[in-house]
Amino acid sequence: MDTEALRSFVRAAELGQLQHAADELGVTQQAVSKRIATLERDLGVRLFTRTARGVELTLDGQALLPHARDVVAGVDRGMAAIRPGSRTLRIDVLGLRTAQAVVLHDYWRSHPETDLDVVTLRVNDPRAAVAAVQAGDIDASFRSVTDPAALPRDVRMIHAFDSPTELLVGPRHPLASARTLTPAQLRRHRIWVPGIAPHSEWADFYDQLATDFDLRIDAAGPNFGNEVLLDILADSADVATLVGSRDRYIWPTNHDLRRIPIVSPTLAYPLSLILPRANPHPGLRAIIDHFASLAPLPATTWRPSWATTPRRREEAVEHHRP
Amino acid sequence: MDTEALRSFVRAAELGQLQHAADELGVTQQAVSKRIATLERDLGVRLFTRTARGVELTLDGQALLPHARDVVAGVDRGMAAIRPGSRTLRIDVLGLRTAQAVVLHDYWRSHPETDLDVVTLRVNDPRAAVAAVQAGDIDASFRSVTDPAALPRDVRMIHAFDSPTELLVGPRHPLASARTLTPAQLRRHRIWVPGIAPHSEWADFYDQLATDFDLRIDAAGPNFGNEVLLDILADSADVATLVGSRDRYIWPTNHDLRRIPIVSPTLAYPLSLILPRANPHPGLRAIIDHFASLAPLPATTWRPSWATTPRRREEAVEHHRP
DNA sequence: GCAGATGCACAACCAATGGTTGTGGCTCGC
DNA sequence: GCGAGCCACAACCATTGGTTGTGCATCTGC
Repeated sequence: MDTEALRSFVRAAELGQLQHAADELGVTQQAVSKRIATLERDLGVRLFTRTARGVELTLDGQALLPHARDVVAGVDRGMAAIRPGSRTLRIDVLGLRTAQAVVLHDYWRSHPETDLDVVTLRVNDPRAAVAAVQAGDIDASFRSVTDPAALPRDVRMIHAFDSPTELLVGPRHPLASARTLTPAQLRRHRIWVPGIAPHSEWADFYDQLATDFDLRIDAAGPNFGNEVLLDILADSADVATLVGSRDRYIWPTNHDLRRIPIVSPTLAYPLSLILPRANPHPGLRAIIDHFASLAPLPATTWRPSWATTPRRREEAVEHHRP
Repeated sequence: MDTEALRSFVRAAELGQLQHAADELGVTQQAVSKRIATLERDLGVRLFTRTARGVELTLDGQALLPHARDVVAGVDRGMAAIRPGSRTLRIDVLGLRTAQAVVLHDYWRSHPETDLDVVTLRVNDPRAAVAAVQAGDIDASFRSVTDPAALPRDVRMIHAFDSPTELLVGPRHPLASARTLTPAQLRRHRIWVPGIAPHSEWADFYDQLATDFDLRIDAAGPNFGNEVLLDILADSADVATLVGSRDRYIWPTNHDLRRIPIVSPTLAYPLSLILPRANPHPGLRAIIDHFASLAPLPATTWRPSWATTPRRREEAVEHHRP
């Protein structure tokens, strides 16, 4: 089925005349007539009743019309989404079930009129994200560069929001029945976070965490996927992992895993947003404002060093070192 | 743009290989390759990066994907909406801003997964609606046949819900400042309801209303459209009209018109639903149940005679005659 | 390192499509 | 009853969109 035929159908239905639709679409009246006829032949129904003063929708035509409108609108949005120098807001996230994507989805649900495309760069290198922002391939990226000095001049990184960390353990783990945990209680327990690329923002985060709280964080080993990780956790009496409290991985219920918040201090993973310094996409403003409306974290919150480097004075945060 | 090309794009993106998408769609791999290439040429962007093990979405491809899914789903819904012997529920209403359509819209908003098409037969004759239900062109019709004996055997009419009547007047009308009105107070005031076809259900309703309460209801004259009616009402000191309280005509605010409920008795316009006696559309059940959840009318409610004919004993209602 | 398998792209070919111009038939209004 | 307006049909032609056959690149297994 041709979307231009559907567009002709919609306009003809709205204008009541094939002639007017043809004028508007820049083709001859005969072309529109043929398009409609082809639609009718393909669908096996009559869409219009022809009168002397134009056309009028049949019942089938009325039933089709809203769906045809949907299709045409979808095509238009699709075109807008990939138009070079697009005005559709395009944001890069690390994954579709991360806290970043969840918060974006929450925003979109409360502002469903927002034209927003969520994409994922298939490379883990934050420099690729910076380059993509620079090139205009994406309007913003939920990534962190741990060395802000490495940022080019025309790109900046701002703090988006913090994601508190929780411990994820199986039922046989000695900490499984705790309501909350402090970082000190995690000492000597093995924490496994597989699939962390060296020098990635996650590697830096876990490195600092291990150093500051004397933890056993084991980032070695390839990531065989979440299914495998969950299976291992569920069966193990001594392996745990860390997850963000806002992450919405669909933990299979039959694994009987537990999420235990970590407090005193809360361990905050800071989410940053990389965006162009000049002329950022106008839709970004409202999304950044939305971050401020998220529940704030307690005063006793630990953050990695690169999140505590003051960018503006009023944004400076305490750096906790136990 | 071809919707089959978009469908190929969606499946190829989901399956990661043009070959698999081609198998599924029943065409050759080359055809899918060509479709994607055409899409890319038309859109001016690259949608996939080709790898040795298949294809992977580019950023532009990721941005397009959800919209392409929308389009494909819209096409599928459109096809379902007009399939002969369709399983998409199709209901006929008298107009899109009538109480019938408003109640249907309310139902749909609370059950957005319902596939529902709302159409309007362009003829005012209820017999045409009966015939359309009989022929299966529509699954149900919000119409009334005032003589139930005229219904064919394989079609039945049930009571849907009642729509209370309100008086609509301009600011200079003597009744303009009333909070509520009784039918007796309307006596000797001119009530103008233009565009009522003789022997239609509305004509019957106003006839009985005029007789039972001794009202001056003037149904003569053509209907020049709501705009004209509203203009006349707004300017006139002696013309009023009747509207249903659930009707949602967008009354222009600058007309300063007033809606005044009529009570003691409430004047109920009964909405009926005509549907096949055998094998009604399965989606109808939930909608009919929905009617029961609407706010009930007070005990002192007037209804036209044809709405008080007992259909089943428990559905019998009092017939008020002042 | 090499052979085979796998997966996408290009070429050649052909039926079908979708646009054009020209024309005819129908209904409405004067 | 005649002209205006609108849609459908016919003839024509460039383009499309499918096919089969083939080529090229990459990954896999020995």
